[in-house]
Amino acid sequence: MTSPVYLQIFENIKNQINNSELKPGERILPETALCKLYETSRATVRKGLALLSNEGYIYSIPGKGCFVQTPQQNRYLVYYDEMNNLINTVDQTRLLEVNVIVPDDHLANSLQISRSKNVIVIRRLFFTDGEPIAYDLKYLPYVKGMPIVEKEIETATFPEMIPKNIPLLALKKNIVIYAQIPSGEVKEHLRIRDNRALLVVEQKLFDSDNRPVGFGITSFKSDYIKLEGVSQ
Amino acid sequence: MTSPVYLQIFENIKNQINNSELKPGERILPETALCKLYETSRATVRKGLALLSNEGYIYSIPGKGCFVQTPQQNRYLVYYDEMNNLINTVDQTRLLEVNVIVPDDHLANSLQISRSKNVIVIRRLFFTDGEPIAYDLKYLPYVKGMPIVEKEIETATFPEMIPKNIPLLALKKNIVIYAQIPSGEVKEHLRIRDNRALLVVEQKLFDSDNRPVGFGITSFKSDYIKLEGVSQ
DNA sequence: CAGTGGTCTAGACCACAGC
DNA sequence: CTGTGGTCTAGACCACTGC
Repeated sequence: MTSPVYLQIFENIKNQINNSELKPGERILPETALCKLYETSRATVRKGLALLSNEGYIYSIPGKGCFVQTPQQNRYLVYYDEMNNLINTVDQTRLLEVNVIVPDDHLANSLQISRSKNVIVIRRLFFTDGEPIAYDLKYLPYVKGMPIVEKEIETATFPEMIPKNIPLLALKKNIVIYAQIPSGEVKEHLRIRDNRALLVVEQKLFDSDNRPVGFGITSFKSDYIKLEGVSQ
Repeated sequence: MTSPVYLQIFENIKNQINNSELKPGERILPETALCKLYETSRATVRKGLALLSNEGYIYSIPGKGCFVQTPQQNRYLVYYDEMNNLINTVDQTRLLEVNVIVPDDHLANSLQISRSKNVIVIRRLFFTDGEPIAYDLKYLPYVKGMPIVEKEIETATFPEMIPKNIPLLALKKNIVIYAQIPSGEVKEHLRIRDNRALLVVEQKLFDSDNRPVGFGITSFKSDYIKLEGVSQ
């Protein structure tokens, strides 16, 4: 059971970094030296180094060498789907409103459009087992000829609402996560009588030219959502 | 201004996927065909394909071919540092308690230890401009000879509390994020009089053998924390 | 069996760092 | 100038797939 040479190189150097035999900022052996050390070709050495670089252990500077990266310890990969999370799944949605509005300053700024442009607003409720568990607001810049079919919107997730001429997969998305006490209207819609916290997730969608194409605010009843992340 | 061939291959195929000319599950041209198409060597083609694979656009099955990956649209890279976030920085900490306790069921389960083992509990408050903004609980399995120096613990971030014999960088970390209404004790420590939500971040640390080495619960006053994520 | 991707060799030329 | 990493070639052998 012998692993490929490039993997051995990868594992060896990775372990040296994890054991602090190689410290952040330190230079590692040049490729030619690793070729001699492992008695292999440069392509094989480079494949091992590419792995280390991909996983954030090292970086290279042309003409100078390869150096140990200072570790990124605070980055987590988080899964977020407004319809599904660690402890709950939305099984029903209700459309409260579809409208065309003129944006206020904050919204115009978020969508990077002028205040004279029209914006489509979509308000929905998400349900699980007949209970309202989230209040959802979406804003889309109004594009001429954009089809607004209420039935479609009712169950669509955010990226599906974006006009079809923007390639779906090219979308960049940002999220912002925070906690909040529900305001009057939201409290009523979510049938909250006692004190209850909300987990709010704001979502901003960008096209491939980094222009905002959607802004959403989804407010979850706190006992129906947990987000999970794993370190990178 | 001509880019390397492997980058052209990468961009071309990436665009074909984003424009749905290539659909998820579809097979892409075999490496030898791409060699002819781009009039280049197999190593160069493979470098382009490796990039596509790293970024999650394709996957390969030995003996069969390369296929377009069904897109992962719901994964975000989130930065979380208990002392620093998008809207606030902790400038002071206060140690409330350092103790050795016997874990309850839930804690013993979280740390994957028997209920007869000892656990160190550390309770702290985080401050910004003299105001308490977060209540912090850490649990560490008790290891013989583990130094507990209160002054050190007072300002240490979680990974720094883990005994020195575990290589720092080998730590895997999980986080769970949710919202909550503060309970009596937390409410008092954070000097919360009105209705206020908490954003709670649970953190679990593992060593390189995937054994839990720490469990933490940090409860932030909602107006002092926002977490940000970008799509992958 | 032929076709595919996975690994590897032994060279080559280039641009850039630093002396 | 030498040494470095970045790109690339033209082969090779292997294990696996599907016919």
